[in-house]
Amino acid sequence: MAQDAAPAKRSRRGSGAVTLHDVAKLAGVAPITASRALNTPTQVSPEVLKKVTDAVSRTGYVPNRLAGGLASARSRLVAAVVPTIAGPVFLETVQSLTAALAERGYQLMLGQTGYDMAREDALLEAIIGRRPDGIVLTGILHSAEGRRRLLGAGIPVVETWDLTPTPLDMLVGFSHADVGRSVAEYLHTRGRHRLAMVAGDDERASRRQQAFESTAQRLGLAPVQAITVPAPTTLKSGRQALTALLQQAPETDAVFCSSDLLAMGVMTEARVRGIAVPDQLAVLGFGDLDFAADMHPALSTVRIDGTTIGRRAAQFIVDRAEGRSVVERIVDIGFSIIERDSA
Amino acid sequence: MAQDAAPAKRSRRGSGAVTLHDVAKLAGVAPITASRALNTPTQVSPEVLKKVTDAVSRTGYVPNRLAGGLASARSRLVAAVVPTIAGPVFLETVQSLTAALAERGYQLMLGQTGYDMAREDALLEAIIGRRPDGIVLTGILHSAEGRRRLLGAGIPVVETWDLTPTPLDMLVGFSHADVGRSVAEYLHTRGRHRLAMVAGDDERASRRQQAFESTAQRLGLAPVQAITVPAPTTLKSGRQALTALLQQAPETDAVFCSSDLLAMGVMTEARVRGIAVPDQLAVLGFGDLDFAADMHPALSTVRIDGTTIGRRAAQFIVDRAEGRSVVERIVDIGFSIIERDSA
DNA sequence: GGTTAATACGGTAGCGCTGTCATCCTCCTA
DNA sequence: TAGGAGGATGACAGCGCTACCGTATTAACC
Repeated sequence: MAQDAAPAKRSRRGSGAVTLHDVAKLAGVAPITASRALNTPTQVSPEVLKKVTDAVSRTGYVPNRLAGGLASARSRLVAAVVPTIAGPVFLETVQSLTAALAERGYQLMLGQTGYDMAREDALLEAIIGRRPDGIVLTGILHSAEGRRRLLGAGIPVVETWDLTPTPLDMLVGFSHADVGRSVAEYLHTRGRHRLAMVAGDDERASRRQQAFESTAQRLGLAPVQAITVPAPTTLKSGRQALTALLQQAPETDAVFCSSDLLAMGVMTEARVRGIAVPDQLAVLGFGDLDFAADMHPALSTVRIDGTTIGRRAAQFIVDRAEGRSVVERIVDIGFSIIERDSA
Repeated sequence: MAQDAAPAKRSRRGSGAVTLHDVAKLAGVAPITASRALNTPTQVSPEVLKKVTDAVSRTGYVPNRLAGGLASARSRLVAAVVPTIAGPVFLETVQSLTAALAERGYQLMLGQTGYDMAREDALLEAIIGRRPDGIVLTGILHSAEGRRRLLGAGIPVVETWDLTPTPLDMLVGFSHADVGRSVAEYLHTRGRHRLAMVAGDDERASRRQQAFESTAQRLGLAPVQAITVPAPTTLKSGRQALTALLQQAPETDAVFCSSDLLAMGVMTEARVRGIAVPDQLAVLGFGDLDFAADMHPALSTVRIDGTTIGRRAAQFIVDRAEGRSVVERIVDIGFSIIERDSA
């Protein structure tokens, strides 16, 4: 048996898709050279570059980033974890995060914890298994075990929408306590004395609430009336909250709501009941959602720049992934009280 | 030099993370057996299964899905493409899609085209490069080139939020023309004769509009007054639209809006102008967003079950990825007109 | 002319996992 | 007891890419 026929390799799997080898063969260079032409074009001669790019467009080659990620330990995937995407709060952040990452060649994976601690660990496992180059947390990571795993996996983490002196790793946020304080002062300077707060039952909202209450006390105002509603907040719970509030403290002359949607609910209920906003009741929202400016009366609210949060978070992660060390790991983007007609 | 020291392999890279080999070694089995214990536990003996799971929990092993995906040509990644996540329309769909996929071990990648055709191709390239097991399109894929690439890559595609007789691959949606027709009939049976439509300038909304107009004509009503506003639609553009509409056709007695937000804007403007809803003007929205039921007056609207869309899309893709062939590739989930107080 | 350095390109060996096939055991049947 | 069926396990060879190192060629300098 001397023939020793051609091995006819390429036996097993192989999606049949064009690979870098095909491109290299067509261009008449080694695969590694084709790789360089695509990833670090400055390292190859202009002629080679042209031959390779021609071959790419002739074949319709799309690099397999799974393989690239495996080989280089850089997946160019970034995970974002939100409680739920249905509440509009983090939308702006996710939106700008996605866009900023896409610009730099990274792709976003979305994970929702659904306010359910049990799911958190499963979600983290799913995320870590994909070896993302970074994780952006919006909302709190409850489980200590989860935090340990994240850090253990050595994945850069950016916490957002909050400010703590001891972040897991990096942080882009603002102080909820400052918000509560500033709003109380704002209402006080506008002559309001009987404040109330309607807040969703999440940790951050309660931090705003605490500062709001203690500031009101410090300013010598009546004790703050507090109504707690389940998260995620809705227009409906805003209406119900005002109803409850009026029973509990009919004299209230200002309400700080933990979301614009809640504020809209309060304003709706006030209108139905013939309560004039802002004359009888000042209403202040939180979030400055798209619709706030155009309500009637226009909603005064606390503006958080979610776009900046997303952009800075992307920056942090890309910097880390590309080996630039991040020195200032905490960014306070602040907030502003937008004065319109409702308060 | 006879020593010939131990090769001291394990030289190059290696993230240092625990691998399947480490787990297998600890469990005293071959790597492939450990792989089976984790992926197809029924194929191994109970003793081996226990040894492996013990080793996993002792080491904190998290499988590298990039490697798994490369080897098996199944990434367990699904891409969703939306125009923008900031508009609340597709949120419910994305939300349920993410959840349904997570349950089955798949992860969602999010891509936004941003109503920008140029970005579409770059986005598709980024997506295809990750070799997802499926792509869910919400919103239209404009570029023919893009469609060709998708199909060429052999990736299952689910189009959603629309119904065409010639889908790219699979489809979960409803008929926009039917919506337009039904709404016109609905308003007609309620005694409205001078209809108007306020629509965002996207393709689907205009399909609703065309059917709305032709049905009104068929029913012998006055010609439909149309106001077009830029997408994404906002409360503000709803207010502006009503203003324009009243100039153009003050007699109008019903407005069909292409989104609930738009409807809210119309109702806000109507209230400011002292126009009674629904007595003088009926207002109908589209989407049945969370707040619609609790507005005052409660918004009558067209309800689309975005959750079902997401769930069915996930089902389609997982079925395909796991080798079950999908026979009925088109699902019409319909819609319903929710009658409340505004129309 | 010889040494050095920079530049362009290629060979090799994995990254961590799984498909495929081979092997080794039972256990059963004729 | 031979033969076959079936279950459990393992060896091997990649999936498609890139890190690392080596080689060849040219430019630059004393």
